[in-house]
Amino acid sequence: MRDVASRAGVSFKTVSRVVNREPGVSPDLVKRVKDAISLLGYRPDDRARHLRQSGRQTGAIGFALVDVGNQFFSWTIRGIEEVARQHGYLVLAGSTDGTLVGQDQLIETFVARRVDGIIAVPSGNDLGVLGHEIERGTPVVFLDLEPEHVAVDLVRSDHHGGAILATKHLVAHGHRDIAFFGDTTEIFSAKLRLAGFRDAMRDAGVDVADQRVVTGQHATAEWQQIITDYLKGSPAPTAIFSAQNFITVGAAHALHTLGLAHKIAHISFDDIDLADLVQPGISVVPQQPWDLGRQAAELLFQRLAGADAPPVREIISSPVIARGSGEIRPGPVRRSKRSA
Amino acid sequence: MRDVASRAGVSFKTVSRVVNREPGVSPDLVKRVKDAISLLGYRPDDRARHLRQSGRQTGAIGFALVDVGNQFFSWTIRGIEEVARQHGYLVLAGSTDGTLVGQDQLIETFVARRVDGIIAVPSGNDLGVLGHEIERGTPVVFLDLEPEHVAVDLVRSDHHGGAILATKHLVAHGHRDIAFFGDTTEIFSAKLRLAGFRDAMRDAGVDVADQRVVTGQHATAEWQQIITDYLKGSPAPTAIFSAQNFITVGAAHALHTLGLAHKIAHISFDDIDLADLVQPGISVVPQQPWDLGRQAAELLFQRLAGADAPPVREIISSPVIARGSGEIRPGPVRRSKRSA
DNA sequence: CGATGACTTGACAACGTTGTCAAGCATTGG
DNA sequence: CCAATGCTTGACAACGTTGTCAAGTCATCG
Repeated sequence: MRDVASRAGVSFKTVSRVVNREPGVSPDLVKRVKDAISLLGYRPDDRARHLRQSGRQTGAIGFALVDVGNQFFSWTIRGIEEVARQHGYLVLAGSTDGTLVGQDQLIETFVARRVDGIIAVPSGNDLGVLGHEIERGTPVVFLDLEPEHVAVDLVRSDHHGGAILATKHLVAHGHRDIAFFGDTTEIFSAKLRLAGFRDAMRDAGVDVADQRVVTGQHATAEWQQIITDYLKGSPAPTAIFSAQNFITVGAAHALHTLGLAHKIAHISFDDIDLADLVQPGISVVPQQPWDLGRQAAELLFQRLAGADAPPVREIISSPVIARGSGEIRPGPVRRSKRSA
Repeated sequence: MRDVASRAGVSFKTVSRVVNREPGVSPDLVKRVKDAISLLGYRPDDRARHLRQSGRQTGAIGFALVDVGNQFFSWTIRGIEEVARQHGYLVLAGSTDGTLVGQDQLIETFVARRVDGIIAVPSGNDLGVLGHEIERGTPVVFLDLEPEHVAVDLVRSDHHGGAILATKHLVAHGHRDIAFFGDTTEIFSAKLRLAGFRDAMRDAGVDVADQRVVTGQHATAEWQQIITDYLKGSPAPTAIFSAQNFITVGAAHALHTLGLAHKIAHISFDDIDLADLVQPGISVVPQQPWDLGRQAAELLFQRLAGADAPPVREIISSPVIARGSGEIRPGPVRRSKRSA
């Protein structure tokens, strides 16, 4: 800025005025300054600008999600981005891998860069650094997950209820021996979905054997292997519930490779491209990631605008989409098997 | 920081020392300062830190991509994020929608926040603001696309060559009347893929009729409608080439809904989950988004570390994965139809 | 013609942090 | 006992920007 000023033969305050399009600068000087700016390729430094205007907003919000590679979250980002752009905001997004350590690092980074607000997919009840920020009054909106005992705006899918719906759907089609494959229970939504599964099974009067619940954090190909091995082991369940989209893809591959796609029922939490074109179509409890993102961002911007209403809590549930795989009935061999 | 200092009864320089873990502060003071920090919930301000240390690195890189909602790009982000995290860097990612306007806005934001380097999926030959930044010496790596006449590190898929492979694959299976569905040619890769299609058709001695090329920017559901309407119109092509993943999903739905999935051949640029489980499996020329991201980030960090080698140019091509849909032969009715 | 006002421009402080340097103090060695 | 040394601490400037205020210029009006 100094260089621009001396080149144009004015004080750097005048350059500042031109950059910010303040009125009251003579056209002559405006031109000289603009020429100097483009000649030198000068770009204002937002950090210094925000620093000077401490207390004002910085035009950035942070989004702490679990994994950008997961389409559910990337659609969510898109929804947030859209709203943020309307407000002229930049979105900083990062993956926590669903762990508190990852989340703390990311939130620290956001805070250090002084984002105006944070949308977070919290990793659990322990909020870590994020908790301190909420206490300090930073606007925060939780997305997809809901820690206990915290009064903060929230938008999420109904994980527990959705898992119950999915499980009941299988039960209604005659299944009692159902295997559950889910993300590691360190991830909050995974825990809720598993709880929903267990609750629905209890309601159906079935004890869920430990070996019918498989959780962990794996890539799609690994899940395919895990589920293939699992189904080869005896006795196989009559139905499976894959509680996350990566897992669903792995499960579908496993079922098809083993030639069991028409024999073992399959239902999924979260939808996938082409799930309706596979034979049989994969029945799912879908989510609306794009909407979740939009709504979370809208809530955050209301807070940023100073809204002082009590915390909002939007829980979005969706009915089962029946496409075939979830309506397969248990085979004649092991009907109504009860596990120990 | 001032508050912390007065609370702990020291100068703010001492607080700075404690925060940065500089040696030579008595244990007694360290404790007092740390207590004050946690009591007041103080977090250092990276903007001021970086401002003071002007010329040093800010620990952030920018990634300008076309659309986060597209799984290809979200996997790319994941690859970049992974490398960035190893270096302790934050990734700022944003969508340009493939337009120069969107790109310019995003790059301006990155520059204003003084990212140390930029990975960009450029929107075309006109680089806009990004061009100025490259001239100013900001490390930039291009991903997925390659503007002409610019000597910058580059990692991309072989769009042109891949489209040729895909087209030749159809031609080799007897097709001469092929319809092409692609993104708007404002997007650079879309232009290259279309060019590849045209070149391969020319090599095959076929004139491509204008109505056999449909381009535009649409969501999956819209593409399904467009392609459905297109295929209902007469005369239908014997094969279709969908040149992007959203379009492929729309095309697959259109073909299945119309009952043409086993009659009209279909090949795709870019792979999709479950493409192998659909009947027939969708033949594709895949990409390696995660690798593209990783490699681009590696290149960028080499530059950030001061590497001074001539620009690297990594073009990754992949062979056709034949899964069934691309190997359907033209029906007996309209064999070897030549279009006007 | 002088006073008033409007408009343009610049000097300076401040934002929150770190680098530089000097001052204060205790310890050691001659 | 004094000088030299080393360690801890603080004062101050600087990073690039904007807000405040004062100074300068010029035209207008009585």
